[in-house]
Amino acid sequence: MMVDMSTTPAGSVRARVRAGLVDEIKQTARRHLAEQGASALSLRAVAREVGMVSSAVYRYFPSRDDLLTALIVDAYSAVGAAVEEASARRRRSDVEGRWWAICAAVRHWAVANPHEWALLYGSPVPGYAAPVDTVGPAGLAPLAFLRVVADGVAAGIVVSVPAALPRSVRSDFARLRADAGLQVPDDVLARAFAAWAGLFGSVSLELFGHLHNVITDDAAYFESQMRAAGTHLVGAHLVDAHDADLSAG
Amino acid sequence: MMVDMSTTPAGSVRARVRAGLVDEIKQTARRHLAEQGASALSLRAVAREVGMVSSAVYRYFPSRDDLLTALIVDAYSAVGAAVEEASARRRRSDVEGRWWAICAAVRHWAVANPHEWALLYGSPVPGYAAPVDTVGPAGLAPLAFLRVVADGVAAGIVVSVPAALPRSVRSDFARLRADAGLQVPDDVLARAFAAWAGLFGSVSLELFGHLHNVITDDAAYFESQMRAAGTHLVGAHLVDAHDADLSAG
DNA sequence: TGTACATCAGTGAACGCGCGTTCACTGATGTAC
DNA sequence: TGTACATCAGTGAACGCGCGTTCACTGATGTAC
Repeated sequence: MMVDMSTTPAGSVRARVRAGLVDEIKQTARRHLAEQGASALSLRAVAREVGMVSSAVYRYFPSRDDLLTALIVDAYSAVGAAVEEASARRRRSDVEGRWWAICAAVRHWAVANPHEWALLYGSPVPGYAAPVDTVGPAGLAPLAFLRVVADGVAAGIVVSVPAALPRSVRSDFARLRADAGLQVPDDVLARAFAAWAGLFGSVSLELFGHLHNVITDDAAYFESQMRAAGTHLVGAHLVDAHDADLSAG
Repeated sequence: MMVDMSTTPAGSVRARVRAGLVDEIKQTARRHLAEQGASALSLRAVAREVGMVSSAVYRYFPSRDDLLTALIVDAYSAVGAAVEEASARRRRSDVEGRWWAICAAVRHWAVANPHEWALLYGSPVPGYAAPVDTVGPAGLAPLAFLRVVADGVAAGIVVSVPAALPRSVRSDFARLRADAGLQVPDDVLARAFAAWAGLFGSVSLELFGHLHNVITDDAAYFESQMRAAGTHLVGAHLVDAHDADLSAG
């Protein structure tokens, strides 16, 4: 849509050639992104490498920002797909296993595509306002994760240990539940969000260099952290503490 | 040091005027940063606003990157100071209280200085390599936090519940303990790192817009998340679960 | 206390660069009869 | 099957912009005797 500026009938030769060139431009742009970062992404440089004159790119993308948007949408879709696949490759009831698979998929993608990770989850690109086209794809990965949590709740694996939450947060959670059609109690949602922030934070800390000189074996560190987070997410250990609280109080 | 390019004796009139101008340039640059982001920071624009010709700035900073470095060092120092103050304002033994005070200080600073947060913790600035001058200041905040954890361990408030950790991680932790002079067992360090990643991740998710349309009351959400993280960090509830495991196994 | 000299701050012009975007244009590829 | 016309892809020149950095320079502020 954003990319399809022509009125050429779909499936025609021209349409196919056109789609090919759109892909080639995006691929080149993606490589430039991976080499220099988002704010250094230049239409002229991309055009040069694709082998056309800079103005010709405007036949395919109406502006630099639209090209950026296309890359962002693709990247969100890629993480989303990676997460969905990882989550689907395990038994439905294996919540901790699926959680870890998701973590591994996210980190794997991020390590392989650091600048795209930065594009999605790092500093907002100055002067660029994310258009609506990006919000759908952006939700793919977190939603896939929340579906795992919901499966765990349904199967009785992820346990609810009611915790006090501000009213405003409870109503945010209620809206999310309704919008996404999820059956997940508040306290579990809160733990799920914490887990997600931890995943996101760990990957970003590593990729943005904040673990340098501290952690040498990034992969091992990451796995141990995320496994522990998975245990906490499931929450079985919380029940005992909760019971102890109740019997003590 | 990096900024002091003159051989003027310290304390002289010229030195004071010079220091004043260095400050004015940094302050202006900081405001530009806050309005347009790091990669849009331009020596010429700053010079224009300070009221000098662009080449005159070179009397104070040898290049654009050095100006950026000065801003980064200042920003790290600011977060570090905020964290230290927050942590000092409470009873030494109040580990959860100090943890929450630190979280609040970090978020407060980040919300007040979103572009500086992005500069420190967002995508690395393309083409800019952080010089050694930044690693000291960068460690201030995390170290202040780890000192709180160490206090809690010493006072018996933060409990150790031995957990399996990869050898490489254990030796990374051992080195950190030695370098920073901390008495904190491995499992507690692991929980501390998780808490830190959660804090960092939550603030970044909020500031970079990933909670839009999901969380409306950011402050309340943040507090509830960080309080829960504090409980987990202290780890008292883990003891029961651990004991239960042992008696069951 | 006054003078000669050295240091420093700031100027203004220039270099060379790359950028996004517009525009009128030439050919080539398709479509309709 | 062939021709006339419309659509599209790609060209090349140009506009106006801002950037970092260098350089030779003019004055002003300090310092040493």
